[in-house]
Amino acid sequence: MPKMVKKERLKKLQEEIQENPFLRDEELSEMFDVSIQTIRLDRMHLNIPELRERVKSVATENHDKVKTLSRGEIVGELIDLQLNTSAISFLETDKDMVFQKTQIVKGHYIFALAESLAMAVIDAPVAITGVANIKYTKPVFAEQRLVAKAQVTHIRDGKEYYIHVKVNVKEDQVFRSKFILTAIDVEGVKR
Amino acid sequence: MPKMVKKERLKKLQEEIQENPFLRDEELSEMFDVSIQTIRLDRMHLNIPELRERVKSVATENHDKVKTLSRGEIVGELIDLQLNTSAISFLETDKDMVFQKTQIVKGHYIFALAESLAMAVIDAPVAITGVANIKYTKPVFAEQRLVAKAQVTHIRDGKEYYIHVKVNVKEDQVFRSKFILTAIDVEGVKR
DNA sequence: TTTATATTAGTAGCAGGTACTAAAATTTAG
DNA sequence: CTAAATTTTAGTACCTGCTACTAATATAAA
Repeated sequence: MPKMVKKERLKKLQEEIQENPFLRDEELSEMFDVSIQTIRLDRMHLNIPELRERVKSVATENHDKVKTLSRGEIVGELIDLQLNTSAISFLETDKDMVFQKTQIVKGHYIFALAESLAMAVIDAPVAITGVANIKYTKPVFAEQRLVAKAQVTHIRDGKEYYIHVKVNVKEDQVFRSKFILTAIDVEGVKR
Repeated sequence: MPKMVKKERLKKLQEEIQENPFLRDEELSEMFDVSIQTIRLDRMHLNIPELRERVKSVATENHDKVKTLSRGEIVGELIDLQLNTSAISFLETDKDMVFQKTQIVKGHYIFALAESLAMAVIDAPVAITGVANIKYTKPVFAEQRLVAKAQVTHIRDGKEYYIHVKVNVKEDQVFRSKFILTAIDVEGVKR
Protein backbone atom coordinates (compact mmCIF):
# COMPACT_ATOMS: atom_id res chain seq x y z
CA MET A 1 0.00 0.00 0.00
CA PRO A 2 1.20 3.54 -0.67
CA LYS A 3 2.08 5.75 2.27
CA MET A 4 -0.79 7.78 3.58
CA VAL A 5 -1.48 10.27 6.31
CA LYS A 6 -2.58 9.23 9.74
CA LYS A 7 -6.25 9.92 9.36
CA GLU A 8 -6.53 7.94 6.18
CA ARG A 9 -4.54 5.07 7.63
CA LEU A 10 -6.76 4.89 10.70
CA LYS A 11 -9.83 4.60 8.53
CA LYS A 12 -8.36 1.94 6.29
CA LEU A 13 -7.01 0.07 9.28
CA GLN A 14 -10.42 -0.09 10.86
CA GLU A 15 -11.96 -1.35 7.65
CA GLU A 16 -9.21 -3.89 7.10
CA ILE A 17 -9.55 -5.37 10.58
CA GLN A 18 -13.30 -5.36 10.36
CA GLU A 19 -13.12 -7.32 7.16
CA ASN A 20 -10.42 -9.68 8.34
CA PRO A 21 -10.07 -9.79 12.12
CA PHE A 22 -7.37 -12.47 11.88
CA LEU A 23 -4.50 -10.17 10.97
CA ARG A 24 -1.48 -9.81 13.28
CA ASP A 25 0.01 -6.41 13.98
CA GLU A 26 3.08 -7.46 12.04
CA GLU A 27 1.07 -8.25 8.92
CA LEU A 28 -0.78 -4.98 9.22
CA SER A 29 2.46 -3.08 9.63
CA GLU A 30 3.67 -4.58 6.35
CA MET A 31 0.41 -3.79 4.59
CA PHE A 32 0.55 -0.16 5.60
CA ASP A 33 4.32 0.10 5.44
CA VAL A 34 4.67 1.49 8.92
CA SER A 35 6.28 0.12 12.05
CA ILE A 36 4.58 -2.34 14.32
CA GLN A 37 4.50 0.30 17.04
CA THR A 38 2.50 2.62 14.85
CA ILE A 39 -0.07 -0.09 14.29
CA ARG A 40 -0.30 -0.60 18.02
CA LEU A 41 -0.77 3.08 18.68
CA ASP A 42 -3.38 3.17 15.95
CA ARG A 43 -5.28 0.24 17.42
CA MET A 44 -5.17 1.82 20.82
CA HIS A 45 -6.46 5.03 19.36
CA LEU A 46 -9.32 3.19 17.65
CA ASN A 47 -10.02 0.97 20.64
CA ILE A 48 -9.43 -2.16 18.63
CA PRO A 49 -8.34 -5.06 20.84
CA GLU A 50 -5.46 -7.40 20.08
CA LEU A 51 -5.68 -10.30 17.65
CA ARG A 52 -6.43 -12.93 20.26
CA GLU A 53 -9.26 -10.94 21.73
CA ARG A 54 -10.70 -10.35 18.28
CA VAL A 55 -10.53 -14.03 17.45
CA LYS A 56 -12.12 -14.89 20.76
CA SER A 57 -15.03 -12.56 20.22
CA VAL A 58 -15.65 -13.86 16.71
CA ALA A 59 -15.61 -17.35 18.19
CA THR A 60 -17.98 -16.63 21.06
CA GLU A 61 -20.40 -14.58 18.98
CA ASN A 62 -20.67 -17.29 16.43
CA HIS A 63 -20.68 -20.00 19.02
CA ASP A 64 -23.83 -18.50 20.49
CA LYS A 65 -25.36 -17.95 17.10
CA VAL A 66 -24.83 -21.54 16.01
CA LYS A 67 -26.39 -22.71 19.23
CA THR A 68 -29.59 -20.77 18.88
CA LEU A 69 -29.89 -21.74 15.25
CA SER A 70 -29.11 -25.43 15.28
CA ARG A 71 -29.52 -26.60 18.87
CA GLY A 72 -32.80 -24.90 19.45
CA GLU A 73 -35.35 -26.67 17.34
CA ILE A 74 -37.63 -23.70 17.60
CA VAL A 75 -36.92 -20.40 15.90
CA GLY A 76 -37.87 -17.50 18.11
CA GLU A 77 -38.91 -17.64 21.74
CA LEU A 78 -41.95 -19.51 22.87
CA ILE A 79 -44.02 -17.47 25.28
CA ASP A 80 -47.27 -19.41 25.42
CA LEU A 81 -48.25 -22.95 24.56
CA GLN A 82 -51.58 -24.77 24.71
CA LEU A 83 -50.74 -28.17 23.32
CA ASN A 84 -52.81 -29.11 20.29
CA THR A 85 -54.62 -25.82 20.53
CA SER A 86 -52.56 -22.66 20.24
CA ALA A 87 -49.15 -21.15 20.77
CA ILE A 88 -47.38 -17.81 20.66
CA SER A 89 -43.74 -17.02 19.99
CA PHE A 90 -41.71 -14.02 18.99
CA LEU A 91 -38.52 -13.13 17.19
CA GLU A 92 -36.53 -9.91 17.13
CA THR A 93 -35.26 -9.24 13.64
CA ASP A 94 -31.77 -7.87 13.09
CA LYS A 95 -29.50 -6.54 10.35
CA ASP A 96 -28.20 -10.01 9.53
CA MET A 97 -31.63 -11.12 8.40
CA VAL A 98 -32.24 -8.55 5.72
CA PHE A 99 -31.48 -8.18 2.05
CA GLN A 100 -28.81 -5.53 1.92
CA LYS A 101 -30.33 -3.73 -1.01
CA THR A 102 -33.79 -3.31 0.43
CA GLN A 103 -33.34 -3.79 4.17
CA ILE A 104 -36.30 -6.16 4.01
CA VAL A 105 -36.15 -9.31 6.12
CA LYS A 106 -35.68 -12.44 4.06
CA GLY A 107 -38.83 -14.44 3.85
CA HIS A 108 -37.44 -17.70 5.11
CA TYR A 109 -36.79 -16.24 8.55
CA ILE A 110 -40.47 -15.47 8.90
CA PHE A 111 -41.30 -18.81 7.41
CA ALA A 112 -38.98 -20.56 9.86
CA LEU A 113 -40.63 -18.75 12.77
CA ALA A 114 -44.08 -19.82 11.59
CA GLU A 115 -43.07 -23.35 10.72
CA SER A 116 -41.34 -24.02 13.99
CA LEU A 117 -44.25 -22.63 15.97
CA ALA A 118 -46.63 -24.85 14.03
CA MET A 119 -44.44 -27.82 14.90
CA ALA A 120 -44.23 -26.83 18.56
CA VAL A 121 -47.96 -26.66 19.04
CA ILE A 122 -48.46 -30.29 18.07
CA ASP A 123 -48.45 -32.95 20.72
CA ALA A 124 -46.85 -35.63 18.64
CA PRO A 125 -43.37 -37.05 18.97
CA VAL A 126 -42.73 -36.28 15.34
CA ALA A 127 -44.37 -34.17 12.71
CA ILE A 128 -43.48 -33.23 9.18
CA THR A 129 -44.52 -30.20 7.29
CA GLY A 130 -46.93 -31.27 4.63
CA VAL A 131 -48.54 -28.29 2.98
CA ALA A 132 -48.23 -24.61 3.56
CA ASN A 133 -50.23 -21.81 2.10
CA ILE A 134 -48.57 -18.52 2.63
CA LYS A 135 -49.09 -14.85 2.21
CA TYR A 136 -46.65 -12.11 3.02
CA THR A 137 -48.80 -9.10 3.52
CA LYS A 138 -46.22 -6.48 4.42
CA PRO A 139 -42.46 -6.17 4.27
CA VAL A 140 -40.57 -6.57 7.55
CA PHE A 141 -37.45 -4.60 8.43
CA ALA A 142 -34.65 -5.13 10.91
CA GLU A 143 -35.11 -4.37 14.60
CA GLN A 144 -38.76 -5.26 14.65
CA ARG A 145 -40.49 -7.69 16.96
CA LEU A 146 -42.34 -10.41 15.11
CA VAL A 147 -45.10 -12.05 17.12
CA ALA A 148 -46.33 -15.37 15.78
CA LYS A 149 -49.65 -16.89 16.82
CA ALA A 150 -50.55 -20.44 15.93
CA GLN A 151 -54.06 -21.85 16.10
CA VAL A 152 -54.92 -25.48 15.53
CA THR A 153 -58.13 -25.45 13.50
CA HIS A 154 -58.70 -29.11 12.85
CA ILE A 155 -57.26 -32.52 13.59
CA ARG A 156 -58.08 -35.33 11.20
CA ASP A 157 -57.70 -38.97 12.26
CA GLY A 158 -55.38 -37.80 15.02
CA LYS A 159 -52.69 -37.60 12.37
CA GLU A 160 -53.22 -34.56 10.21
CA TYR A 161 -53.16 -31.20 11.92
CA TYR A 162 -54.45 -28.04 10.31
CA ILE A 163 -52.82 -24.99 11.78
CA HIS A 164 -53.12 -21.30 11.04
CA VAL A 165 -50.10 -19.18 11.85
CA LYS A 166 -50.25 -15.41 11.75
CA VAL A 167 -47.31 -13.11 12.27
CA ASN A 168 -47.69 -9.52 13.36
CA VAL A 169 -45.51 -6.50 13.93
CA LYS A 170 -47.48 -4.62 16.55
CA GLU A 171 -51.00 -4.45 15.13
CA ASP A 172 -49.94 -4.98 11.52
CA GLN A 173 -50.17 -8.46 10.11
CA VAL A 174 -47.09 -9.18 8.01
CA PHE A 175 -47.59 -12.84 7.23
CA ARG A 176 -50.24 -15.50 7.38
CA SER A 177 -50.19 -19.18 6.56
CA LYS A 178 -51.94 -22.51 6.81
CA PHE A 179 -49.91 -25.55 7.65
CA ILE A 180 -50.93 -29.15 7.43
CA LEU A 181 -48.63 -31.22 9.56
CA THR A 182 -48.72 -34.97 9.49
CA ALA A 183 -47.68 -36.99 12.49
CA ILE A 184 -45.53 -39.87 11.44
CA ASP A 185 -43.89 -42.64 13.38
CA VAL A 186 -40.14 -42.37 13.45
CA GLU A 187 -39.48 -45.87 12.12
CA GLY A 188 -41.66 -45.41 9.08
CA VAL A 189 -39.62 -42.64 7.49
CA LYS A 190 -36.18 -44.15 7.42
CA ARG A 191 -34.66 -44.31 3.99
CA MET B 1 -15.34 -33.83 40.16
CA PRO B 2 -14.45 -37.04 41.93
CA LYS B 3 -11.18 -38.75 41.06
CA MET B 4 -11.40 -41.20 38.22
CA VAL B 5 -9.14 -43.52 36.28
CA LYS B 6 -7.32 -42.39 33.20
CA LYS B 7 -9.66 -43.91 30.65
CA GLU B 8 -12.69 -42.33 32.18
CA ARG B 9 -10.97 -38.97 32.51
CA LEU B 10 -9.92 -38.98 28.87
CA LYS B 11 -13.48 -39.57 27.79
CA LYS B 12 -14.91 -36.86 30.02
CA LEU B 13 -12.15 -34.49 29.03
CA GLN B 14 -12.96 -34.92 25.37
CA GLU B 15 -16.65 -34.32 26.03
CA GLU B 16 -15.97 -31.31 28.21
CA ILE B 17 -13.75 -29.62 25.66
CA GLN B 18 -16.13 -30.44 22.85
CA GLU B 19 -18.94 -28.81 24.77
CA ASN B 20 -16.90 -25.82 25.89
CA PRO B 21 -13.78 -25.26 23.81
CA PHE B 22 -12.92 -22.12 25.77
CA LEU B 23 -11.46 -23.84 28.84
CA ARG B 24 -7.82 -23.34 29.80
CA ASP B 25 -5.69 -26.25 30.91
CA GLU B 26 -5.61 -24.79 34.39
CA GLU B 27 -9.39 -24.71 34.63
CA LEU B 28 -9.58 -28.25 33.37
CA SER B 29 -6.97 -29.39 35.87
CA GLU B 30 -9.13 -27.96 38.65
CA MET B 31 -12.26 -29.58 37.27
CA PHE B 32 -10.65 -33.00 37.16
CA ASP B 33 -8.52 -32.47 40.24
CA VAL B 34 -5.28 -33.43 38.54
CA SER B 35 -2.16 -31.46 37.74
CA ILE B 36 -1.90 -29.22 34.74
CA GLN B 37 0.71 -31.55 33.29
CA THR B 38 -1.69 -34.43 33.32
CA ILE B 39 -4.21 -32.40 31.35
CA ARG B 40 -1.52 -31.59 28.82
CA LEU B 41 -0.51 -35.20 28.45
CA ASP B 42 -4.17 -36.10 28.08
CA ARG B 43 -4.73 -33.53 25.37
CA MET B 44 -1.66 -34.72 23.57
CA HIS B 45 -2.94 -38.26 23.80
CA LEU B 46 -6.31 -37.22 22.41
CA ASN B 47 -4.83 -34.92 19.79
CA ILE B 48 -6.71 -31.95 21.15
CA PRO B 49 -4.97 -28.68 20.31
CA GLU B 50 -4.35 -25.89 22.75
CA LEU B 51 -6.96 -23.34 23.76
CA ARG B 52 -5.89 -20.67 21.29
CA GLU B 53 -6.01 -23.09 18.40
CA ARG B 54 -9.44 -24.29 19.46
CA VAL B 55 -10.76 -20.77 19.72
CA LYS B 56 -9.28 -19.94 16.35
CA SER B 57 -10.94 -22.89 14.68
CA VAL B 58 -14.32 -22.09 16.22
CA ALA B 59 -13.90 -18.56 14.93
CA THR B 60 -12.89 -19.50 11.40
CA GLU B 61 -15.43 -22.30 11.01
CA ASN B 62 -18.28 -20.10 12.01
CA HIS B 63 -16.88 -17.12 10.22
CA ASP B 64 -17.25 -19.03 6.97
CA LYS B 65 -20.68 -20.28 7.93
CA VAL B 66 -21.99 -16.83 8.67
CA LYS B 67 -20.63 -15.60 5.38
CA THR B 68 -22.40 -18.17 3.26
CA LEU B 69 -25.64 -17.59 5.13
CA SER B 70 -25.79 -13.83 5.39
CA ARG B 71 -23.41 -12.41 2.82
CA GLY B 72 -24.55 -14.61 -0.01
CA GLU B 73 -27.99 -13.42 -0.88
CA ILE B 74 -28.73 -16.69 -2.63
CA VAL B 75 -29.05 -19.95 -0.76
CA GLY B 76 -27.50 -22.82 -2.69
CA GLU B 77 -25.36 -22.58 -5.80
CA LEU B 78 -26.66 -21.10 -8.99
CA ILE B 79 -25.77 -23.26 -11.98
CA ASP B 80 -27.96 -21.83 -14.71
CA LEU B 81 -29.77 -18.56 -15.19
CA GLN B 82 -31.99 -17.25 -17.97
CA LEU B 83 -33.06 -13.86 -16.69
CA ASN B 84 -36.84 -13.45 -16.42
CA THR B 85 -37.27 -16.96 -17.74
CA SER B 86 -35.74 -19.81 -15.74
CA ALA B 87 -32.98 -20.74 -13.34
CA ILE B 88 -31.46 -23.77 -11.66
CA SER B 89 -29.61 -24.03 -8.38
CA PHE B 90 -28.68 -26.75 -5.94
CA LEU B 91 -27.96 -27.25 -2.27
CA GLU B 92 -26.28 -30.14 -0.46
CA THR B 93 -28.08 -30.84 2.78
CA ASP B 94 -26.12 -31.69 5.90
CA LYS B 95 -26.63 -32.85 9.48
CA ASP B 96 -26.96 -29.30 10.75
CA MET B 97 -30.12 -28.80 8.76
CA VAL B 98 -32.18 -31.64 10.18
CA PHE B 99 -34.47 -32.12 13.13
CA GLN B 100 -32.49 -34.35 15.47
CA LYS B 101 -35.40 -36.58 16.29
CA THR B 102 -36.35 -37.42 12.73
CA GLN B 103 -33.29 -36.58 10.66
CA ILE B 104 -35.63 -34.72 8.34
CA VAL B 105 -34.41 -31.45 6.87
CA LYS B 106 -36.17 -28.43 8.31
CA GLY B 107 -38.59 -26.96 5.85
CA HIS B 108 -37.25 -23.46 5.88
CA TYR B 109 -33.99 -24.53 4.31
CA ILE B 110 -35.88 -25.82 1.32
CA PHE B 111 -38.06 -22.76 1.38
CA ALA B 112 -35.01 -20.50 1.46
CA LEU B 113 -33.53 -22.34 -1.52
CA ALA B 114 -36.72 -21.89 -3.50
CA GLU B 115 -37.30 -18.31 -2.44
CA SER B 116 -33.81 -17.16 -3.23
CA LEU B 117 -33.89 -18.85 -6.61
CA ALA B 118 -37.17 -17.15 -7.39
CA MET B 119 -35.59 -13.81 -6.47
CA ALA B 120 -32.49 -14.52 -8.54
CA VAL B 121 -34.41 -15.21 -11.71
CA ILE B 122 -36.03 -11.78 -11.73
CA ASP B 123 -34.38 -8.96 -13.58
CA ALA B 124 -35.38 -6.25 -11.14
CA PRO B 125 -33.17 -4.28 -8.81
CA VAL B 126 -35.44 -5.20 -5.95
CA ALA B 127 -38.14 -7.75 -5.43
CA ILE B 128 -40.20 -8.75 -2.47
CA THR B 129 -41.86 -12.03 -1.82
CA GLY B 130 -45.59 -11.52 -2.01
CA VAL B 131 -47.39 -14.81 -2.00
CA ALA B 132 -46.16 -18.35 -1.87
CA ASN B 133 -48.12 -21.52 -2.32
CA ILE B 134 -46.19 -24.48 -1.15
CA LYS B 135 -46.28 -28.22 -1.01
CA TYR B 136 -43.71 -30.48 0.55
CA THR B 137 -44.23 -33.77 -1.21
CA LYS B 138 -41.53 -35.91 0.39
CA PRO B 139 -39.23 -35.63 3.42
CA VAL B 140 -35.62 -34.74 2.75
CA PHE B 141 -32.71 -36.12 4.74
CA ALA B 142 -29.15 -34.97 5.28
CA GLU B 143 -26.48 -35.53 2.66
CA GLN B 144 -28.85 -35.21 -0.26
CA ARG B 145 -28.51 -32.93 -3.24
CA LEU B 146 -31.49 -30.67 -3.69
CA VAL B 147 -31.92 -29.35 -7.21
CA ALA B 148 -34.21 -26.36 -7.58
CA LYS B 149 -35.70 -25.28 -10.90
CA ALA B 150 -37.48 -21.99 -11.29
CA GLN B 151 -39.73 -21.10 -14.19
CA VAL B 152 -41.26 -17.69 -14.77
CA THR B 153 -44.79 -18.38 -15.95
CA HIS B 154 -46.20 -14.90 -16.25
CA ILE B 155 -45.24 -11.26 -15.88
CA ARG B 156 -48.03 -8.79 -15.19
CA ASP B 157 -47.56 -5.10 -15.83
CA GLY B 158 -43.80 -5.66 -15.72
CA LYS B 159 -44.15 -5.65 -11.95
CA GLU B 160 -45.67 -8.89 -10.76
CA TYR B 161 -43.82 -12.06 -11.54
CA TYR B 162 -45.38 -15.49 -11.28
CA ILE B 163 -42.78 -18.14 -10.73
CA HIS B 164 -42.96 -21.88 -10.20
CA VAL B 165 -40.15 -23.45 -8.27
CA LYS B 166 -39.74 -27.20 -8.02
CA VAL B 167 -37.17 -28.98 -5.91
CA ASN B 168 -36.01 -32.50 -6.65
CA VAL B 169 -33.76 -35.08 -5.09
CA LYS B 170 -32.70 -37.08 -8.10
CA GLU B 171 -35.93 -37.87 -9.92
CA ASP B 172 -38.16 -37.45 -6.86
CA GLN B 173 -39.91 -34.16 -6.39
CA VAL B 174 -39.72 -33.11 -2.73
CA PHE B 175 -41.20 -29.64 -2.92
CA ARG B 176 -43.13 -27.42 -5.26
CA SER B 177 -44.29 -23.84 -4.96
CA LYS B 178 -45.69 -20.81 -6.70
CA PHE B 179 -44.25 -17.42 -5.92
CA ILE B 180 -45.59 -14.04 -6.79
CA LEU B 181 -42.82 -11.49 -6.55
CA THR B 182 -43.49 -7.83 -6.82
CA ALA B 183 -40.84 -5.46 -8.08
CA ILE B 184 -40.73 -2.36 -5.98
CA ASP B 185 -38.61 0.73 -6.18
CA VAL B 186 -36.19 1.06 -3.33
CA GLU B 187 -37.32 4.50 -2.26
CA GLY B 188 -40.92 3.46 -1.96
CA VAL B 189 -40.43 0.97 0.84
CA LYS B 190 -38.59 3.00 3.38
CA ARG B 191 -40.30 3.19 6.72
C1' DT C 1 10.04 -56.81 44.95
C1' DT C 2 10.88 -55.40 40.55
C1' DT C 3 8.92 -53.35 36.63
C1' DA C 4 5.63 -50.72 34.14
C1' DT C 5 2.45 -47.05 33.95
C1' DA C 6 0.65 -42.77 35.45
C1' DT C 7 1.22 -38.44 37.60
C1' DT C 8 3.52 -34.38 39.10
C1' DA C 9 7.26 -30.81 39.13
C1' DG C 10 10.15 -27.65 37.04
C1' DT C 11 12.68 -25.24 33.43
C1' DA C 12 13.51 -22.95 28.90
C1' DG C 13 11.39 -20.97 25.03
C1' DC C 14 7.57 -19.18 21.81
C1' DA C 15 3.74 -16.12 19.85
C1' DG C 16 1.49 -12.07 20.08
C1' DG C 17 0.83 -9.17 22.48
C1' DT C 18 0.67 -4.75 26.76
C1' DA C 19 2.81 -0.95 29.02
C1' DC C 20 6.19 1.96 29.30
C1' DT C 21 10.36 5.09 28.17
C1' DA C 22 12.93 7.47 24.97
C1' DA C 23 14.79 8.89 20.78
C1' DA C 24 14.18 10.30 15.91
C1' DA C 25 11.56 12.14 12.08
C1' DT C 26 8.10 15.06 10.33
C1' DT C 27 4.82 18.67 10.46
C1' DT C 28 3.13 23.11 11.93
C1' DA C 29 3.42 27.65 13.76
C1' DG C 30 5.62 31.90 14.81
C1' DC D 1 14.51 29.56 9.50
C1' DT D 2 13.79 27.93 14.07
C1' DA D 3 11.23 26.29 17.97
C1' DA D 4 7.40 23.67 19.41
C1' DA D 5 4.15 20.13 18.66
C1' DT D 6 2.95 15.88 16.53
C1' DT D 7 3.94 11.47 14.63
C1' DT D 8 6.69 7.57 14.08
C1' DT D 9 10.09 4.33 15.40
C1' DA D 10 13.04 1.68 18.72
C1' DG D 11 13.76 -0.96 22.64
C1' DT D 12 12.95 -3.21 27.02
C1' DA D 13 10.39 -5.68 30.70
C1' DC D 14 6.49 -8.32 31.48
C1' DC D 15 2.05 -11.19 30.53
C1' DT D 16 -0.73 -15.50 29.14
C1' DG D 17 -1.22 -19.94 27.73
C1' DC D 18 0.87 -22.64 26.01
C1' DT D 19 5.06 -26.50 23.80
C1' DA D 20 8.96 -29.37 24.51
C1' DC D 21 11.75 -31.41 27.40
C1' DT D 22 13.93 -33.65 31.70
C1' DA D 23 13.43 -35.72 35.97
C1' DA D 24 11.42 -37.18 40.09
C1' DT D 25 7.42 -39.57 42.51
C1' DA D 26 3.37 -42.24 43.11
C1' DT D 27 0.45 -46.06 41.95
C1' DA D 28 -0.60 -50.44 39.94
C1' DA D 29 0.65 -54.88 37.82
C1' DA D 30 3.93 -58.88 37.32
